[in-house]
Formats: sequence, structure tokens, C-alpha cells
Amino acid sequence: MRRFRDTTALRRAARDLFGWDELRPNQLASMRAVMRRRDALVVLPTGAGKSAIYQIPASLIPGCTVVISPLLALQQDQIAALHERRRPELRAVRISSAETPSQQAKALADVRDGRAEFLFITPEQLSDPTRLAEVRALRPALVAIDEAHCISAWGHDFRPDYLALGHLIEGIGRPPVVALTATASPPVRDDIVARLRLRDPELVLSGLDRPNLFLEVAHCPTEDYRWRRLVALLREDERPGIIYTPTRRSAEELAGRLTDAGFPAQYYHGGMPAGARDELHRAFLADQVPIMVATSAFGMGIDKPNIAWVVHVALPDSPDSYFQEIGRAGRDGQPARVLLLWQAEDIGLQRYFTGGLPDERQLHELAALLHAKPVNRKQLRELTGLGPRKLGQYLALLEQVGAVAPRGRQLIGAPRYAPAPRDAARAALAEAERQQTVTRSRTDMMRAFAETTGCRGQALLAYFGEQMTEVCGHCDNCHAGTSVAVVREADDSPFPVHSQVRHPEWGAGMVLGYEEDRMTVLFDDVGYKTLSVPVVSGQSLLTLV
DNA sequence: CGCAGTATACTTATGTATACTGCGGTGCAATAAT
Repeated sequence: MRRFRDTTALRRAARDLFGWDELRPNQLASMRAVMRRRDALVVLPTGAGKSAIYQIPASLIPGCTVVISPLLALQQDQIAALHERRRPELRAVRISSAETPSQQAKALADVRDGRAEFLFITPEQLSDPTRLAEVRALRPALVAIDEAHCISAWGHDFRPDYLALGHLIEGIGRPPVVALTATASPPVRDDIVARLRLRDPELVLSGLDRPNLFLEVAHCPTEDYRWRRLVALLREDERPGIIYTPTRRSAEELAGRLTDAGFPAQYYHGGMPAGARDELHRAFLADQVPIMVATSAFGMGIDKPNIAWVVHVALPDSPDSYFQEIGRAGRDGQPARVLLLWQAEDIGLQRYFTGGLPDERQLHELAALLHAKPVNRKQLRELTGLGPRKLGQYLALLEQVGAVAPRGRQLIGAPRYAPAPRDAARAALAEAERQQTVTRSRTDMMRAFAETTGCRGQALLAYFGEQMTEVCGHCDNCHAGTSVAVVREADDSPFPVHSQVRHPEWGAGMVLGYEEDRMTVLFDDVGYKTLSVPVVSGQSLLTLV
């Protein structure tokens, strides 16, 4: 009865507010979970109407909705899109460093007095206890986490406040939470659930296969070969597309070289002034920039249906990034090309980006300081001489081993049963080593994807824990005939996909999938490994847990 | 980790080999100077 009532209300709201005649099954399932005030993790490709999953229920549920979204530019687009609907139920405000204190106060008042339904905010804002209390006082009825994969990708060092998001949500009264993303492998999903402290969330997943994307990889022994492959694609396809480069400088250089060669290219990266970035973003969406050469800064929130190709001129750091980036192509359902041009040297740069290991003595010193008495970040910087970046990384690590906890009012201290500083430093170092190993293994998986002669669609989906029973038919290897369709019988896969296994040397892990005679397992401590199924079976290498 | 660019050594005149250095992604917010 309730189910029927919710469905009817949701369909009516979708029609009234968005002008949609129907809701897709995945959308409806997610929205029903939200209506029942159940936590949900929704993994759907962008363009599948993901925002509506929280927006439509929010318009029906009494009380405001807090939307946690990672980029200010993205928030701005989302608010503009809501306001274009011109409905009072969809009014939105934002609190960020871009608003003056009086604008922030007005935003809070608008939500409190019912003039706005949505409050857009970043995790960094919520980590200020005063701000947290202000938001809590609004008694939000729902929290939506947009681009939820950022929790896993950024929480460890880049934006440490993401790590504390579960704690912060509890701080605003712990309303039901709906987390949304386009890409999340099984460990990333687990990470999101754990960090947000979701309670028995409804998991809504769509199939990841994108049949209209033609996947192609070319190993490029020389720069010249790489250039020729790139130019060949640009000649064949004059529709708009994105070229991903690994560095800011290479983005600028390649855009210049393409322009000189008669291809109208622009470049985009995080080192550019905000105004120029906004303008380029807008121009690209408006079909005024046919070729965008960019670092990974370009992309999140780009919902442009007619991107016809995506080229990577270097190996991305992980299949996670790669899938996210190629997923921007072909949203209109038209055939689109995805080309990876790589060489082994690309891995060096990714190793650098992964970062080195922390210094155990510095960790020890930091843990000892915090053990003695709570201090704030500024004092810590002065006392330890560590830069803000390194300090943030160290604090995140110490927090993960239970040696550090926020103490309110910007203070950081040791929790009651914190380990001794020496043990904390040792554990934090071990945790950093584990994270580094897992990160490196992701790059290894990316390389394995590049080098495989098997079906690329299968390899990619296996990484994301989705088992394809047949070859994809839309990759270079399928077209060349080197991918082999292997029909798997139930008894050649003694370990079902997603089952927990144990390896004598590598410890506990999860089976992600099978392709040809290989299987992919993600181990907690050593990361991703590809194993030969005959060897595993013959030597009884794995045991079911 | 590995590349590009520069500096130095060795050579005995114009260049080559080796050694060293710096650089490299993603963004919040807060701060300081206009």
C-alpha cells in the first residue's frame, strides 16, 4: 500500500516538477528507498537522471535536504539547473567560501523559514563545528552525497575532510543518506558505505557495459607514432571530444601543436584562473570548443551528450579514473570512440603521484604531541614544521589507526584509548604502505588492461565486479579476433564472483571476476592480483572463507 | 619513477659522455594584499 502510494506520488512529482512522463526502474527503486527513509548507495551513469533521485523525493518529504557536493562550480551548475525549473519546491541555496558571511546567514534563514529546500555545502564547511551546529539546527530530513566516489578517491590525503563525512553527518542529526556516483568498484562501494556509516543501504547498480563505446588501445613506442594515431582519429571524427593528458604543461603543448596543425583545440587544467576555466567549460558545453585537451581537472559534472570520442595520451592511474573519463563519451547513444595511447614510461609519473611513504619519526613526534594535549592545525604546523599537505596526510593516517580524533572547535587530540605514540606511528606507517600497495596495484591493473589481447570490455567490467558471460564485441581485440569467448561452467569457477577468499601469502581478498582463464582478486593488503584459474585450481591456492 | 634540461668533464676544437637538478594531478578554505 505504502509502496503504491510512494510510487504514485513520485510519478506525479516527476511529471509536475521535471515534465517526465515516466521514471526508469533504477530511478524508481532508488527514490522509493529514499521515501522509506532508508540509506541508499546509487551507482548509475551520469545522464541517467541521478540528481532527480534525491531531488524528487526531497520535494515530497517534509524538511530540507543537505546536498554535499565536492566542487563549487558543480554546485553552481546544479543550483542553476534547479532554478531553471522555476518551482518553489526546488529552491536551493549554498554556503561556501564564495559567499560573504551575510549571504551565508541569509542562506541559513531561507532554509529555516522554508524559502529554500536544498542547502549545498562541502565537507570542509561542515568540519567547522559552528557551521555544523548551524546546519544541525535546520533539522535536515535527508542528506545527498553527490560524486560519492570522491570519499574513496580523495579522503586519504587530498581532501581529508571527506574521511570524516560519516562523523559529520552524525553531527547534523544523522538523517537518512543517499550517496550517488557514476563509478564505484566493489572496494570503493565498501569504502563509501563504511566511511559514510550507511546502515544496511539499498544498493542500486546499473549494468556498466556501454555498447556504443568502441574501446581501443595502442602501445606507442615513439612520440611520433602517438601523434599519428591521434591525428588519424581527429581526421576521421570531427565531432567534439576530449584528450586527457597527464600534466598541465603537456596539455598546453599538445593544444598548441594541434592548433598549428589545423585542429581547433583548447586546453584546460587546474592551474588556470577560475574565470578562464568557467568560460572554457561553458564554451565546450555550448559546442564552441571541438577539441579539449585537459588534465583530469576537466570532467566532473560535464554532462554533454554529444562527446564523440575520448583519447588518453598516457596511461591513467587506475581503471577507476579511466572508466570515469571514458564514460563521458557517447551519452547520446551514438557510436563513440575511446582510444588509449600509452607507453610503459607513463607509469613513472603515476608512481610519483601516489606519493612516498611518511617518515616514521615525524609520525611519532606528531602522535606524541597530540597524545600530550589537543592542539589546532596551525599550532601543529608550527610545532612540527610540517607543511599543510603532509600534516593533513599524517593526521588522516593517525586517525585511521585510532590515534587521533577531532575534539571540536578546530582542536585535534588523541582519543581516550589511543595507542601509545610509538605504536601509533608504526601502525600509521603500515597503513600508508598498505594504501600505497593497493594504489600501485590499481595502476598495474590499468597496465594489464592496456596490454591484454583479450576482450577489453570484459577486463574492465571484471575490475568493477561485473561478470560478462560473452565478449563485448565493441573493442579492438574483439574486432581483431584475439579475444576468446570462454563459456564458463559452474564448476570451473569454484569461487563465485564477490566471494571472500584467502591466499596463503596474500591473505584475505574478494573475487571480482573471470576473463578467459584468468581471475581477478582484490586482496586487502596487496591490492589487485590476476591469477591463472588452472593454477589456482591445480594447486588449491585459494580457500573460501 | 623517469624525463627534459642544464652543467660539467674531457677533449684539444667541436662535440660527446656523464652527472646532476627540477618537475610532475585533483580543490576546498583562509589569508594577504590591492
